[in-house]
Amino acid sequence: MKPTIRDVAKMAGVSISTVSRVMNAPETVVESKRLKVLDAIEELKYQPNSFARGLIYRKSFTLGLLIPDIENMYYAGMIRGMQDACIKLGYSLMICNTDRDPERLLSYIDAFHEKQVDGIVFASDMLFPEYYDKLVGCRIPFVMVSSHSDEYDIPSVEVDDEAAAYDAVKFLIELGHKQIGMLGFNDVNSIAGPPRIEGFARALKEFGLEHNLEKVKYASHRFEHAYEASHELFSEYPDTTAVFCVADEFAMGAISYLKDRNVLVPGQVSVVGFDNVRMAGMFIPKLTTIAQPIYELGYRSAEQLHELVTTGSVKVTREKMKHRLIVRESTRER
Amino acid sequence: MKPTIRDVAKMAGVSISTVSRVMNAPETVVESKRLKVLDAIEELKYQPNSFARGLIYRKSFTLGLLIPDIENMYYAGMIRGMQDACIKLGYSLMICNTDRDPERLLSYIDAFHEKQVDGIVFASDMLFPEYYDKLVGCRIPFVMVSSHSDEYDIPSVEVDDEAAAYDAVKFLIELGHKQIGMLGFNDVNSIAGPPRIEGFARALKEFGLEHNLEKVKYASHRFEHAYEASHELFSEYPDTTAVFCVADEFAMGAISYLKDRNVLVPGQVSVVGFDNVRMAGMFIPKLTTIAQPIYELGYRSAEQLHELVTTGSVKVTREKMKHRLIVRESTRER
DNA sequence: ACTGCACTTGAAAAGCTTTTCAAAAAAGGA
DNA sequence: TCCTTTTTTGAAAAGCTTTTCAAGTGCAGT
Repeated sequence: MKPTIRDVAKMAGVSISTVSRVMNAPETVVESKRLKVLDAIEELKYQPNSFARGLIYRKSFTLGLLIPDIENMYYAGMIRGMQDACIKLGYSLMICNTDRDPERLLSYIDAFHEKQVDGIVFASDMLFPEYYDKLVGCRIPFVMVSSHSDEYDIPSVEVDDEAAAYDAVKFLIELGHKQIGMLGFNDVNSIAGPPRIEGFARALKEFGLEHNLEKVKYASHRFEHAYEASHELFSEYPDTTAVFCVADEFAMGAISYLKDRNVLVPGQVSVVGFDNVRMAGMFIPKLTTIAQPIYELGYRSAEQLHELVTTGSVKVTREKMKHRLIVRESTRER
Repeated sequence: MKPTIRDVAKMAGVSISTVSRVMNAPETVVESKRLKVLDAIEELKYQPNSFARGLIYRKSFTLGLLIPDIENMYYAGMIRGMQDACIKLGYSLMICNTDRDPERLLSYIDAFHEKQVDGIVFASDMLFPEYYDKLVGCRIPFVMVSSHSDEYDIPSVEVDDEAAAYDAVKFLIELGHKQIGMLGFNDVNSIAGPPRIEGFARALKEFGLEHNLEKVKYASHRFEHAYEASHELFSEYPDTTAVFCVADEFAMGAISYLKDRNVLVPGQVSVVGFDNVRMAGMFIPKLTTIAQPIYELGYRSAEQLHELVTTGSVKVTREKMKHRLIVRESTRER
């Protein structure tokens, strides 16, 4: 049986109130007793019961994180950032992987509700009314990361997807490429999808390359699908010399496809990715990519949630973080 | 303010005991009241307070997971497995990433203790006396995954590292390779390290290739280090034609190094990895590797922990799961 | 109509901590 | 030494649920 505050009190020969005080306001108890209590705590390895505490404070000091796919390398860095922020702010973190299953997401919200998490960070997904209603029904504060909501006024942190895509495509154009394709997210409800298409389009128009606008194929988050989509793209437009991919994993899929067809990257085709996951620098060739500040995104969203939880609102509700282009080995001048 | 059982009781015009009963033993309350209560619950979106519940049950229905490095792809699959098992068994999962920092690990144990997790799964690390003492001091049941303890009698699930390494090296030998190197874990306290070296040695001896025994270089879990270690290996033994790597990430590091030196894989050198992380099938060339049942390892360890938590012991304390060799594109006959 | 029984229901206690309030002790001043 | 003020301490309540126990209701049998 775990020791309780009573056991500590008995061992130290004081009342439970005194024990509680040495833990929460040590300066109010005389040194002699304080030391006895501290010894007893040490001796019994006493740890206050967080259920009893939670009951009083009405706080669990736990944050929940909802991510669509834990096997996507993108989230590993984000989790690290969030966890570091949580340590700094005194929270524990409960990570739940929805596998992009709405049912599962909803049931995780229930779990969070029951566990009384103090707040939730909602990653990447689109905030459907169904989710929103449930969340506000449960009265759980939440923020969004790598996503945002136009319908509801929810704090969020993300990168400027349109500008980032524009930069990537502009880079390709400046390299001299004229036949440029794109691999986008086929998810109808993708948050990052549309703005990245817009960025692609804007760059194309700006440089009078509108004939590429239709060269977009879609894949659903995974390597294999990107491989397939590349096949479609290059079958339909065999003269394509550069591809902008909305995820590093897509870039890897594209490069694998090209490799299997014996076309050289970057020799014959240039490929640029998006995210700069850790693997981007390990792949062969190393990926030129748009880097998102992944760790910082996670860190910041936890901070933002903390702000929301403690003050009831956040100062900057729609925060943007800077992306940057990292030129490595998957692109070349034409 | 979140609604409590009192609010539900008031709305339904019954006592709180009755409300509690419709949730925990519905058959004991007459239908008319039960329906009223159910309506009230629905109406208020009432969710029982898990603090109060935990206080009574002395259970949190939460499991803790301690992993060394969330950015290592190996753990993503494991987490998926554990999380699926947790859903099945009615637990929540709290994942903590120690970044291989003992201090941090210890402080996470404190956090788990305070949060009263019902049990902990301890992944990959070596169980130092310091950890063990703390865990038993906290009276938290725990199991180990991809690891085990020789000193203490702790339930564990893992792969047979010695046999797996043996199989990998034997495969290389049967391919006709005579000059075989190895990239191992440099971590002195690695659990998987020594048996994999032994497996390497056993295969070598069995086929009279003892002259390779010294061709082992060490790296510390990351791509960059494996790249460095490859440099050492090939500088010292330039005639090496095959490398056995104890992690897929090491294999990628080796292949990258070789690529930078313009040596072809598998054309001139064959490389075999270990783990079969998702990326193994995405890399160029796709990795030949020893596959661990990563998802199952995670799933099983959660089941095992559940068994330990509920019954106080487990039937099979040192469980082994089957590995298998997956031949892809990074190896070739000599 | 009454007794006995089974079934329902509500009151109260327990689980552990924090905090308020009042009492006790100590310290300081005269 | 006595009184006032400050500091320190303990008792008790609150926070929310489950569960035990006793009381209440309704029904069947005689």
